[in-house]
Amino acid sequence: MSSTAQAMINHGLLEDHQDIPTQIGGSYPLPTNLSFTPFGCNQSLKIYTTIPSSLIADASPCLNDTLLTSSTTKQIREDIINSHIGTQLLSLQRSSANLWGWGDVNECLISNKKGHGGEDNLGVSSMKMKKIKARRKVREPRFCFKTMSDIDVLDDGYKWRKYGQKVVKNTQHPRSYYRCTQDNCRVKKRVERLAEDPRMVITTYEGRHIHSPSHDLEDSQDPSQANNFFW
DNA sequence: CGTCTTTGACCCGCGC
DNA sequence: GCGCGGGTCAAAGACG
Repeated sequence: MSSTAQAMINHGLLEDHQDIPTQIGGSYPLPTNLSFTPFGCNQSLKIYTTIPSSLIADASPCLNDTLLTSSTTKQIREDIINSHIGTQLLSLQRSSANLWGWGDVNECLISNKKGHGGEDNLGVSSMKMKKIKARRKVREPRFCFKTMSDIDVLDDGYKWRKYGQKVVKNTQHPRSYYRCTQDNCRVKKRVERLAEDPRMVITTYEGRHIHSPSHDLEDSQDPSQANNFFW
């Protein structure tokens, strides 16, 4: 996974309606609109929004290039989407304080080679990797967002099994830990309520599903829609 | 009886 | 090295 935006698309947080050119050279349009389906909401719910011109203006130095590479365009686009989503949802953010999950070291090393801004993609240093011995660790992509809801566990189409609950310091509401029930699927999510505003539910997803949502399987919906959930 | 939740214990990373 | 806090395990209980 090369970027936050792509990860969000793959998570179903963002729906990608923009075709990203794959060839190098030429100029490519930046997105002016985007749609996304928040986790916790049925896939039939889509929030359509226009990216503020101010955000697009931020990318103007690059826009003036007559020969943008597809990767440059893609990066600008992702930056815009990231900043816009950050403003729009308030809440949707890439976790900077990712913790370690258990996983395959080889996977980690392979997926860890890319990065920009001096930080590698998953933030795993070789020093830390050396500490890994018997128990293997990998940092999975993680996203969290806030929703206002009375319900703690929002229906996101997947089946989850609760495996733990913890009272977090300085909050009166416990944090719940869930794991995807599908075999070999290591996706986890954490659900907690915001201390300052208990109406807000903070949901954090970690990892990638290796299967489609259970609802789609049960309801035998359009398979093209189900593809949005492969990640 | 199988599945899921609850909950105390344990493990691990991190800061001091 | 130690203590704290977050994350996970796993046994026991609840439920359908």
